[in-house]
Amino acid sequence: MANPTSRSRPTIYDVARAAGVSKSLVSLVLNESELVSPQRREAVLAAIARLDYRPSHAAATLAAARSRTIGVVIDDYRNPWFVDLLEGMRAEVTVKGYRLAVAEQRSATTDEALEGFLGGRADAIVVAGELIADQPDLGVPCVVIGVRERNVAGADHVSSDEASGVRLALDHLAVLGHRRIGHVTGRGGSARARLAAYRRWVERLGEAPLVAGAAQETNEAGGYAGAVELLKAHPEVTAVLAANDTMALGARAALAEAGRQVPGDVALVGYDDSLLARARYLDLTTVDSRNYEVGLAAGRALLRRLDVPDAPPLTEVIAPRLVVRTSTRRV
Amino acid sequence: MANPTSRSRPTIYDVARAAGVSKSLVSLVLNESELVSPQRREAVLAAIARLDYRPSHAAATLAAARSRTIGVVIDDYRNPWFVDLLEGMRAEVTVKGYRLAVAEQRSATTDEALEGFLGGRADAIVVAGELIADQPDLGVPCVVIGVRERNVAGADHVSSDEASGVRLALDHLAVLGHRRIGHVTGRGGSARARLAAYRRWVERLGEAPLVAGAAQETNEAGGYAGAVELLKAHPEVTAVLAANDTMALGARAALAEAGRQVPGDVALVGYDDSLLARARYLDLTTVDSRNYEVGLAAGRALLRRLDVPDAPPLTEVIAPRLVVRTSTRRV
DNA sequence: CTGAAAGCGCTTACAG
DNA sequence: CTGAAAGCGCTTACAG
Repeated sequence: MANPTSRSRPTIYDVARAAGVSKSLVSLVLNESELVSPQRREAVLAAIARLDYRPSHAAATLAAARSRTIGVVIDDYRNPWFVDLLEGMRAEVTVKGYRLAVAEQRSATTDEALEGFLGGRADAIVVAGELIADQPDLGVPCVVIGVRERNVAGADHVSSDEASGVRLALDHLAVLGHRRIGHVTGRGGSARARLAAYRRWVERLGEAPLVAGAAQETNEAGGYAGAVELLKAHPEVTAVLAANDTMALGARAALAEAGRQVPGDVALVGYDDSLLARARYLDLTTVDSRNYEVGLAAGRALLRRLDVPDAPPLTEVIAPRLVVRTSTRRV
Repeated sequence: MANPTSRSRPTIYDVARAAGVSKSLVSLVLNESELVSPQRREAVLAAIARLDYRPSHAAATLAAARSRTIGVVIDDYRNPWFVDLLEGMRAEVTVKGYRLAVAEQRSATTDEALEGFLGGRADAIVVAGELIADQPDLGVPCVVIGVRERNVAGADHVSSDEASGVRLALDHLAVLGHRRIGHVTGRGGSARARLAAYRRWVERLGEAPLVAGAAQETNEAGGYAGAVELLKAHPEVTAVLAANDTMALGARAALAEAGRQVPGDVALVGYDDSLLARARYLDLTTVDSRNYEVGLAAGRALLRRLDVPDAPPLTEVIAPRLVVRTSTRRV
């Protein structure tokens, strides 16, 4: 005879029976209540282990009207800038019992990653990528990371100070004696913010901006194409600031093709302090956005908002830092 | 007076009332039943849009005893080889109404990503990374991707043919006239499989294996360190096969430091056909594991297993292909 | 601590 | 198609 209970998963009832306690007590143990005596607690944990019991998130979410899950919307798994951000958030929120779920927006034509989290009853949302459409109040706390083209009503904001990062990079080049500093830009919110900061910096010095790549994607191919443009229009550049490290990698190839040595003929600066920048073969001077710290701040903002839903909107800006490597040197 | 219904989310009852139909009918529409007349269907969809209704995954999962979610366990978001795999799986399973959830194993000391999916009642699991411990039958279909050190009882297996990929690379180098071909290896299942294939190939030719890096991590730093070792022990190499593209990037730096031109003095081959390999500045000959196709096969295996739980275990091996770029040339 | 109870928002037969 | 009903596996008061 088939034993039906051996086929289906154990429930909280099975654990209660096996431990010789009430179902309520098992629930208290699962939620780490302090009202439970150590002996009973041990008995319950032993039963859980023995039965290989795993509480159903679905049932817990439905009953408690909260999922203890924070949904993080990113642009694209291929662009790993979000990884440090995630670690920072994780460090802040896991101790409070929240788990992080990640989904990419990617090529979708609707905000389906966001919709998925809303359907999954995430307790809070982090938007760390560009959305398709402006969003009304999501009904749960939301923090937007970085400079974005779309808004989420009522969201808190945490971002790295892009303008300050660009200034750090350009000041560094100026101190090294560079005067003709070109910029390879691209599409999207961050690139736009960095371009604006570049323009302000150059104009403050009374010089003309040397920019290329405005129509490019912010990837390796875009960096290559942008740098080719830049060298054609402004062969006099002695330094190039790329909108990010990946574009700098592309730019490096364009410089090599043009016979320009780095850093001998042209200094090269990226942005993000990605693994690419740290790779010995590139060893790229870059700006560290300090995404881990951005993540910590985002986590704190979320916890505060979950605690005090009506707190005034928050905007926090994290100071970036320059990381000098061998791709830049004195003229 | 506060209106309580305006504070809480709309439910299937609210939709039914707004559309003037029964709750059962709304459920049928949500599950895309064909029993519903177009007019009523439209009425329900209109009510859903009007109320901004989103069905609760938690409630649906609990009631239906399935989540329509497939959990994918990966090693580390920083190593983006899984992205093509994911796309392949997605292409196969989303048409059947499944969504993919991704979680990384990373530095965790327990198989918490896997545990999370089991707690979340994923309908199936894909293991695309190294687990901490061997697993008993998970109670849901499971497919393991690649060569792994840990087992999952009853799992199906889909992998790229590592041995064949290594042979493609080495045959290519041999045809170009290389005889002293070194290998930079590292830790982990894939590196081990590639090393074994390298040894077999070299021994078949009656030559001695030239290997370094066995203790290294399979990242850029490991590739650098491994190549430094290799050049020290075997300065006679005219070609280097790295265990993956990231290690090849590290090896490239070591070669440059040693004054060896690529491909002039030493030919360099990676593995994975990652974005790195495609970058113009590296332009790396590499082996494409065809992870998109692996993903398609994994998706098919999962759907089959969900359909026929007792089908015999499946092992599918996908043929890789060589991608020749400028990092290799005739001796 | 226990135990009985209500309820979370759905799905799933089932009788009509 | 409708409508009443049971149930999924939890959480959450609440009386004892």
